[in-house]
Formats: sequence, structure tokens, C-alpha cells
Amino acid sequence: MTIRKQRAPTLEDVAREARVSLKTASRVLNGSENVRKEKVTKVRAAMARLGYRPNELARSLMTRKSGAIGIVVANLANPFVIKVIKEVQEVARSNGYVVIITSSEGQPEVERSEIESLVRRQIDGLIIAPATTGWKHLSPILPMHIPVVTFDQLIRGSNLDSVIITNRQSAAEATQHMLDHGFRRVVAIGTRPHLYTSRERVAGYRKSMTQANLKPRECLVAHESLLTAKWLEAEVLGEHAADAIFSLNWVSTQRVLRGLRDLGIRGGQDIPLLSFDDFDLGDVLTPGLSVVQQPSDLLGRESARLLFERLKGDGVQPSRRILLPARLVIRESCGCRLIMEPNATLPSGLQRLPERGHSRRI
Amino acid sequence: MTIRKQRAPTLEDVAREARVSLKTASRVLNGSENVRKEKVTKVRAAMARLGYRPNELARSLMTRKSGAIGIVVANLANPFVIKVIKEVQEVARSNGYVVIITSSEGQPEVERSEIESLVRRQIDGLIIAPATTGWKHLSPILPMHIPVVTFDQLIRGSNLDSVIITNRQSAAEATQHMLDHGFRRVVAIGTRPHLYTSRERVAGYRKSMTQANLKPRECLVAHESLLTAKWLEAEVLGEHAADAIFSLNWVSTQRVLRGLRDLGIRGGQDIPLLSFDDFDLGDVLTPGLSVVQQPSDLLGRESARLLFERLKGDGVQPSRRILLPARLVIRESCGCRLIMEPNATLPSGLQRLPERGHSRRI
DNA sequence: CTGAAAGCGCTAACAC
DNA sequence: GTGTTAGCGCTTTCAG
Repeated sequence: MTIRKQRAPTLEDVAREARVSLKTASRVLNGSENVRKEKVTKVRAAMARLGYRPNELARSLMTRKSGAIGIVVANLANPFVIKVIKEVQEVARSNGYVVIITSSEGQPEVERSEIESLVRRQIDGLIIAPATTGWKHLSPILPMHIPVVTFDQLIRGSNLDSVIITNRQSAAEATQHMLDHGFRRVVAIGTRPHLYTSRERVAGYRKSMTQANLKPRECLVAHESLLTAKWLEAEVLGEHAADAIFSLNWVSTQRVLRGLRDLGIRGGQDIPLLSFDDFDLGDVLTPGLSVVQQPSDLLGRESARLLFERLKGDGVQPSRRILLPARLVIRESCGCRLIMEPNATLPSGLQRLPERGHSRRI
Repeated sequence: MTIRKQRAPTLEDVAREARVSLKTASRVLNGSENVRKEKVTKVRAAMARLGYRPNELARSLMTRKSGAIGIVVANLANPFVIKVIKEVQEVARSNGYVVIITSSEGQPEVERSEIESLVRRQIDGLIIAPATTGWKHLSPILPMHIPVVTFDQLIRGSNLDSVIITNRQSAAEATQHMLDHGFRRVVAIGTRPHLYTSRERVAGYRKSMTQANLKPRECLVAHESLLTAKWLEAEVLGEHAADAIFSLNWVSTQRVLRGLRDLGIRGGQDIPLLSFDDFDLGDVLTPGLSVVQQPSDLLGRESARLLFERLKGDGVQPSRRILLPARLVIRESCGCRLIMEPNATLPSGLQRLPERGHSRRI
């Protein structure tokens, strides 16, 4: 009756409608025990009649909990990132939280301002795939008591909770695998050399190369846009002609494959190729793409778990770091052909994955 | 000095620190003209000294604008969806908005509750890729004065702003293209027959088949999980052996390709294949995947544009519907081989895209 | 130009 | 069990 015109009904409207006090209505809304059943029913009815929707913003202002967490990533196009987000989202939802996603485009500047914006919106927690390895541009948010979890990249000198994968070891394994094929001039191709992941993967690559008494040769571009056919021709296929390629991340693999194609070279066939990061169609490519597969789902879940554990538990737990194993998924682009006997062992004792039934042709 | 312990500084703290009134501080914060320069400086300094961050929630409560929009999609794994989100995000950011992303997993139930949650958080606008064609479960949010834009799917009986693509026409074109190759038993494979997009695409397919005096034969599964190798063998390759496949969406293409592979059949090579929706590596597959490519970037931008036009403009504009053209991208999996003369015309007069330089081998 | 007072929609303390 | 009184941190009247 006495509803303020043109405005969504408030709890006060509900209380009036149900002829109870504001606080009683509030108690019903929050499922408090201390209300007579009779009144609960009345309030519920009033809510339904009015089409009442609680204003979470008002509630947040009082409780100092927004029920939102933020996630900042570098590149929304990367399926790996998406899978992580998807998992985080799921965990968040099951905890009654929403997630605000922002993208830094790999630029620290943008990252900073996005985080700032999230903090102003009073997010309760933050998950970041840092755009750089630096700590300076992030420290301004530390003084606040908001929990932060980083994944993918590690931030130097911080002691934030973090979830990372076995970059170095997996890169070493992958390189070793190609070496076991007999390739000698395996070239590592990647982007953004300053990133933690790049550095680690390169280190793993170098280790395997050096151990085999081979000269490591990594070709990293500052930005993916530089990874063109022309560049490939000059840097990778030119004088020091590579006899195999180890691509260090998703975007570089995509670029390499395109570049090679433009040169009339079939990646993985004319020249062996192993990729750090898998693709949606990686298993149906011809030949199947051999990859180091990141445990993206697990990564997302663990990141979210760390965050929510801090959000629930009030104690001052020590910071935790989780290291997740990446998995070498051997298909064919690395030079493997499925012609071996059922019990034959693979180069470095890997297990064959039964992923390409038809590949038993040569 | 007199900062409340352990709490983020408020505007009141700033005012006290700067020895001005709360309102003056507020004016400075909002860049109001009517403040003496001298005071502006003092307030700014106080803000910096205190490390003040405005609380957007409190502001929102008063202004009734949360500065957030929501977006609800069916499947975060779909690259098409991701591209749309990415664009929306960008537009939102340039308007000073954040976007809250939620996923309905294709279930109307979930969709409803996610929207409810967003509305409670006072989002200013909503972009939806509806999980169904129905209107009932969405109408509860209409009474509110929050602008809604739908994309991808169309909702029957609503007059919401919407952005869709030429599903029917493009499907007809694609089918016709395969028919022009001489295939007679083109089978359409898809998922979730009740969806608007599925129905439209099937309609386009049927049109081309019927016009050619051929019997349409569409095989749709209720859920993608049913699209297995076994199912393919029984339904598509069995008695009425298909001589070409038209896959109606991203997920079905992925499933079809995997299923065929498991049967020892190379999709696009042993059996021609055309896909509605492109893939990250669609152009480097062997053979290259011929696809109907959705203008996902444009779709995202237009959806966001419609929404923000409503958010800014206060007038009661009539609802708008934008129809965007999908593009037939011919590579090779449809049966095309790049052996024709430079000036030869393609089957239905399409333009060859110069995407696969090396394919000039048969 | 500036400031005091009121209040956005809700919850946290206390009383009753 | 219930209602009253204060606010949360900010913006909006509306006087000066």
C-alpha cells in the first residue's frame, strides 16, 4: 500500500506490510532462529507479495563483506586461463561469492589500476596471475587486510599464497624427450623473457641441452606480435637451422604454427614441435600435438581453495605455496610415431596416452 | 592522527586531516568545481597521506548506481563466448564499469538464480546469452528498471534488445557449398535441438537440402555428452552413410572430430566436414577446417554498446535488434582443395581466403 | 563557495 | 523473542 513510488521495495516496506519491526524482518531475512514461526510466515508472505529483493550492497556496507572476489589475468583468450577462471568461478559460487574478472593485457600499469578498482569495490579476496615478476606495483594493496593468491607467475620477494606448476622440470623433461629422438638443434621459442614462467622454462630447457653437451639456443621475442614467419625464417630456420622446436607457451605455439604454415612448412611433421600448453583441438591435429599440459582445473581449484580458506579462517596462517605437476602428453608432433610394439618403451620412459586410436597407421 | 585503529581511512578521516568539512572533501573527491584551489590541494594531500581509497559500495548505495554490469553465459569453455566477453569487458572498462561474469551451464534453473544474485548486487545492466528460448524464468527481472541485452539466442515473446547472427542463412550457405561439391548425403550434427540457434541452423540446412531435392537428415543429441564415437557410427555412418558432415556448433564439432578419430576416420579428409564455429587452431589443422565464423568481437561490442546506450540515455527508446552476418570461411575440410587456377571460381562463388600458403600441394 | 543535517538499505548492539 | 537506537561511508538537500 504505502510503497514508495517507483522504487524497489525495501526491508522497511516488508516490515510495514507484515506489521512487524524492521529488525524482525531482518532476522527472518537472515534466517535467525529467534523469531516466532507465525511472524516468519507473515514476513515471508510480505516479501513474496512485494517481490522483495535484498540489497546486497547495503548489507555489505554494514557487514564489511562484499561477497565478491576479484580475479586479474593477463589474457582472456588463453584457454588455460579460462579453465582456471572457470574453476575459480565454480568454487566461488558454491561459497556464495561472485567473481569480478578483469584483464591486465599483460601490462603492469593496467594491472595496478584494475586491482585498485577492485579494492575500491571492496572485494573480499583477490586472485592474480601477475603480469610481471615485480612486487612494487602491487605492494600498495598489501597494507589492506585482503587475502591475495597468485597463480602461474611467482612474485619475487612477496610471501603471498601462490599456486604454480613445475615449469622448470617439465620443460627439462620435454626437451629431454626431443633429445631422445636424436634431435640436436632443438630451439626454444617463446615470448616475454622477463616473466617468471619464461625464465623457468628456459632454465629447464637449458639444463637438458647442456647435460647433453649441446648448445642451448633460445629465441624469445619481447612481444608475441614479433613472432612472424619472417622472424622464424631468419632466427630459427636460417643459418643455425633448428631440427626441432620447443615452443614455450600457448601464444607462441599458435604463432609458430601459423608462421611455419605461411612458409610452407608443416609444424610437427616437416619439423618436430613440442608445445608448452595444450589446445582445444590439440589431439585431433594431424599430427597430434605433443604438449606439456598444465593442470589448469586443479590450478583453479587450488587457488580458490587457498583464498577461501583465508576468507573463512580468521587465524594468521603462514603463507603457502603449492606446486602442481604439469604433464607431458606425447602425441606425434614431437616426432613420435605410433608404430612401436605394445610393450615398447618410449624415449624417456614415458607412458603412452591412448588418445589417438587411428594413428596406428605408420 | 585520530585514525580509527585498524580500519581503512574514510572520507571523514580525510576531512579531519585536511581540516575541512566532510562535504568539501566529498566535493574534491568528485572533482566538483566549487571548491577553492587551496582546499583542493589540502584535501588531496590528506588523501595521499592517509592512503585513502573511496568505498564504492557506500557511494553506490547513495547514487543507486553500482558501476557493475553482469553477464551470464552458458559455457565458459567456448572460445566464441570468451571473445564476446572480452569485448564486453573492454567496453565496460572504458566506461568505468566492472563486469561480473557468471555461467549458467546451460541450465535455466542456474541461469535464473545467477541473475537473481546479480540483481541483488544491484548491477546496472545485464547481458545474457540465454540458456533457453523461454521467457518465463526471466520475466521476474523485467519489472525492474534494469536494461537487459541478449545475444546469441533469441527469447521468444520478449522485446529485449538483442544481437544475433544470420544463423539460418549462413547454415543454408554452408550446406549449399557442400552440395556444390557434389555431396548428396550431407548430415547435420548438433546438440540441444530446442535452442534458437539450433533450430535456425537446422532450418537453413533443411532449406538447402530440400531445394536440391535431397532428403535432409539431421542428427541432434539432447546433450553433447551423447555425441560419442558409438553414436556416430550408428547414426551417421551406419545405414544411411553420410558422405559429408555439417556440424552445427563448436562443441559438436569437437565431439565429432574426436569421435571420428576414435573410429580411425580423419574428419575433413576421409569424410568432408564443415563446422559452424571456428577454433583457435582451425586454420592450421590438416586439412584446414572450413567453418562458419561468427563475428564474435563485433557481437560483444554491439551488445555492450546497446547496453551502455541505455545506461547513459534515460529516454525510453524502443527495443532494438541487431543482426550480424556470419562469414563462411572456406579452408579445406569441406572438400575444397587448392588446386584450381588463380582465377577459378569456387563452388558457390565464394572468395578464397589466402590463409594456407602451403596448401598448394594437391 | 561551504557546511550541517538527513538518509541510502541494511545490520549490530543493546535494551525490553 | 522482539523492538529501539545507532551507525556502515558516502552523497544529497538546503541553508548559510
